[in-house]
Amino acid sequence: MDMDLPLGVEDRLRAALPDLTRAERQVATHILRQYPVAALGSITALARAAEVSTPTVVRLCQKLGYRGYPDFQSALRGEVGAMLESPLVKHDRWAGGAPDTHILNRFAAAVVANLQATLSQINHGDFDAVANLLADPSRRIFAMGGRITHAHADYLVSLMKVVRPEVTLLSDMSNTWPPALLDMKPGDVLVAFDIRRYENSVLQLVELSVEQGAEVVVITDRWVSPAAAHARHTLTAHIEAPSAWDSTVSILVLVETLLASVQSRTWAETEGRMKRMETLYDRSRFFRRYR
Amino acid sequence: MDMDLPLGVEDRLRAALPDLTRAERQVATHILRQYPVAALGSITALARAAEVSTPTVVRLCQKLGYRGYPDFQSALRGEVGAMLESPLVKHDRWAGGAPDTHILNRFAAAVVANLQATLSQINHGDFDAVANLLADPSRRIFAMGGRITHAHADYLVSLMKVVRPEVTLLSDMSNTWPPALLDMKPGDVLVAFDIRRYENSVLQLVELSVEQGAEVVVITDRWVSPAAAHARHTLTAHIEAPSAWDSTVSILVLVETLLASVQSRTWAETEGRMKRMETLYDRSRFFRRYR
DNA sequence: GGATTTCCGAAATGATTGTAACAGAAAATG
DNA sequence: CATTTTCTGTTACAATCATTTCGGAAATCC
Repeated sequence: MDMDLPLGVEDRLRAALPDLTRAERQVATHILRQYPVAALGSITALARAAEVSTPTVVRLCQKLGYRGYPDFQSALRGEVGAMLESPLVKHDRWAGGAPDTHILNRFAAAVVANLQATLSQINHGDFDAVANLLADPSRRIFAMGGRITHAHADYLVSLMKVVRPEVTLLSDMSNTWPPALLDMKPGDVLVAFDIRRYENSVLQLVELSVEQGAEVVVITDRWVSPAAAHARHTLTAHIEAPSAWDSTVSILVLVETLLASVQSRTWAETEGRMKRMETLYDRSRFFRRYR
Repeated sequence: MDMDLPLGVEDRLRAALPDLTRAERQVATHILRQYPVAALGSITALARAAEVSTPTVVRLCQKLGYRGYPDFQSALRGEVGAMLESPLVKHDRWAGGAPDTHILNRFAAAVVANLQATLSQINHGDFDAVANLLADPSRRIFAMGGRITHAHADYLVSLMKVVRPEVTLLSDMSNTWPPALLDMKPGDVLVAFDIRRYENSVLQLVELSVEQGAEVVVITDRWVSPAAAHARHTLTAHIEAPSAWDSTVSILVLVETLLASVQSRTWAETEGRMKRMETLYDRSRFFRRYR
């Protein structure tokens, strides 16, 4: 006898799914298909919608560990309540109407919207192609960003260095370019970040790199940097935010997902490398612990 | 005879509020107070909770333009359903539903979950206090990060410099600290980023800064950096991700929201500063446009 | 203050709900 | 193929629900 009490309704439904009979599964999938609205009404409505009889629904509820339909439903209602209280969905209700939600919530809502817009628009093939480029050990990787996106290039490089060798951050000061460009061979990859207001330095570097035969990936906003004209691949992100600036969160998501993607592509070689890196960090940390 | 058909349940409740009788208003406010869960159950439950009789509830529903309680409730359920269709829940859905989704979607789902978890746990008072610290022109701001979070400190500093003067990025190389620490006066602010694996350098700098009398803000993950022990304020973020390492997206959201918050607090002084900054950038860009 | 109107809940009532019991159908087992 | 087991819907019934009715309480108006 195993009891799995502390689970949510949705989880229980999913978990129980394989052990259910045909009609019961019919109900369960119907609920999941339009969760949770489907199960917010009366048992008869649910049964009719799922095209089974009401006792089937009752039996399902009991199989899930509830005492009956009302019990099941009140559990569900509790969760729905919690969902709706959750900061992101939280409507600007509460006395006095809209403008009193905390900026954290407003900002987060914008971020989520951006993310959704970005993802719905990204071409998976393009994305995978970029990941493949970055995962190719025979290519060197260079990255640069503009005034605002410099930090993202930095982030990409710091973490990518853990996964593979030959990753270089190009400063946005153009006097550091020549040595790097000197090293750039055909087939090498430049990842350039450029969001509005687009910067000339990025455009110039991209042009120079293309002349060297590099593959250029441009990560930009949805109004598209002019540098993208020279790029092999372009990833665009939505960056609107309720503030004087833009939000670069979706760009960070792209970067992190690229990292995850590259890392999973090269796991065989990466694993050892990461382990070694960890130990080295550990030892250097130990070394520095003088205090 | 005025008919206001095309309104939402919540709006109708609010709109009708003044024209209601005592008992009816009692019901309406009770529903609004815990909207919409309060009205998802049976009429008796609602009536008891609002401490009125069931006929009162019925009369209220009819006054709002519904045919009765069931009609009212089904309208409400429709809206709840629409609410729950909002972005993040959908993400949850396609993330949990189909295991073969692209890594972009899986990653984004994790990101949204992190965000939600982070926000539900952040103390608004704390957050605002930090924003106030950063907005105070009489304090100098310093920021530093660890191996991974260095980029976030960089980002914070780059953008904060636009909003206000006296913002400095501390490298994680400890030989650059002494001059900065020399400048640090009591009341100055250090923003330190530290996520697992926590780094000794951050801890050390925090300790030194506290000795100098600085106010320390630590931004860390939910397992909390040891540096937080010395901090005046701590903001924690969720960073789990479906990859070999963590996702710092929620940290970036915190940073950007802090920026937006500070910026709106100091808009009066900031506006001119930002304008000047823009023109300077424009002119320098123009200057560099030699090609 | 008396009369009128408005408001509210107790009681009554019909409708609906959720569950238990049962029986036929389907599948599995020998 | 017979038999058992499992599954599912029909029926029946108690419980609850939503609504109408109605009488009295409270407020309002001459």
